[in-house]
Amino acid sequence: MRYRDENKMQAIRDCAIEMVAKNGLENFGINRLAKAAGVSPATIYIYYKDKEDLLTSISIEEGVKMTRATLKGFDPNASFREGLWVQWKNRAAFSLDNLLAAEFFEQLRNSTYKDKMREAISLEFRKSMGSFIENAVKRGEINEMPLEVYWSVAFAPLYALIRFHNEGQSLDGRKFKFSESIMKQTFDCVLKGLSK
Amino acid sequence: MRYRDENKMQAIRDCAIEMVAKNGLENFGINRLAKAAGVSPATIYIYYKDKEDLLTSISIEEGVKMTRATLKGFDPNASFREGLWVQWKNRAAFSLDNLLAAEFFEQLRNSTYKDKMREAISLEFRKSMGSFIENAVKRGEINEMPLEVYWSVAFAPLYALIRFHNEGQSLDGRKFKFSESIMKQTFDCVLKGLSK
DNA sequence: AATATAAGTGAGCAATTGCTCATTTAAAAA
DNA sequence: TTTTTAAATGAGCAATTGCTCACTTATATT
Repeated sequence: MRYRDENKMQAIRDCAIEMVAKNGLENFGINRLAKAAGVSPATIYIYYKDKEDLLTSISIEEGVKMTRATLKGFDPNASFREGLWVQWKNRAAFSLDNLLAAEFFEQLRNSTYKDKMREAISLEFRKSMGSFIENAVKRGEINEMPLEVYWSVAFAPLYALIRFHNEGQSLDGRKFKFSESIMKQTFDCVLKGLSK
Repeated sequence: MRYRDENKMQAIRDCAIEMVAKNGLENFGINRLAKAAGVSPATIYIYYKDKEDLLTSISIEEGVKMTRATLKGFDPNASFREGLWVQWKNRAAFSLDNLLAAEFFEQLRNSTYKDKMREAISLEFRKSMGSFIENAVKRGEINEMPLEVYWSVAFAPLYALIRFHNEGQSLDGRKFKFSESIMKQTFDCVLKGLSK
């Protein structure tokens, strides 16, 4: 029996991520992908049922990677300040070090595939955040609030900053660069807002 | 001479917005649009140069509408608390009352058309926010900070909440509904984070 | 009523789409 | 070495894509 060529699989994955990230989901196609990956269109259908299966499979894989990166060194029993800061550093590092993967993820999150994406994200969230917030509330570090409110205040600003950074220019047309000090400054605002 | 049928133009616009919002940018096509709007494909090319021109033109139009809605009753000389609250109420109201338009906008913001979209957004921002923040800093209500940090802390959480609401379910799989009290609670967090 | 002008059309083109199939190729098992 | 199995392929299909053109239709002006 002939074995699958893992390099081929990886080439398909990598090219798919790069194409979606760079040219947008609306310009992504199987024939295009096959050509870019140096593979026959038919080969892709050995690995994936169809276009949708390819995109959702890859995005779930990437979601898991993202999760792991986000949880690196994270201790759910740490103080609220420290735990949240670790999360910020991890999320920022992943987004900035894996520009293509992050942009791919973002593209899928804003598409008709988003429903199938949510499980990957929700899994991530439960894993990383489950007990952490409870602990912080019990310790009296933060007020009790719905999960959605917490996420919106705690992380949405970070992702907005990263977005400004990736777009290269800001709302008013000037240049904008993400930096450790900008992150720290924003983090302080967010922390103050959440703290009791 | 024969005059343009404004109903036809409006039907094309409305259908385009609805189709992109409901089926995603990746499933939007001119032939499809023509059929949905009850119009010949060729007619669309009387109004718009090509597919890209159609999408960018409509999104700029919608951007202007959004701006106007956001600025309703907004006074750049109001106190920081009041001014920001008016902005929140206006933005939330627009997003919730114009679900299709808001989703259309979001789709374009996350596509390869985003560069051409930015001018519409940046224009909006300058109009609405220019002097407001300056005033608040001068009055000592908030600290001085880069525009991007301000926007990220002040508005990203609101849009994240609206997104949770529209997705119908939240991170952990349970239902989530946006409400006045949720908004108020989140607003208080954000305000506290930004205040001196 | 005749003319001029631009709106509006349907058929359809070249190119591309997602996907398949008959065939070839590589390598484990005999 | 031969057989068996599945990976891998390129040509290409039916359907769809963005878009055009020769043509018809409606209306303001003459």
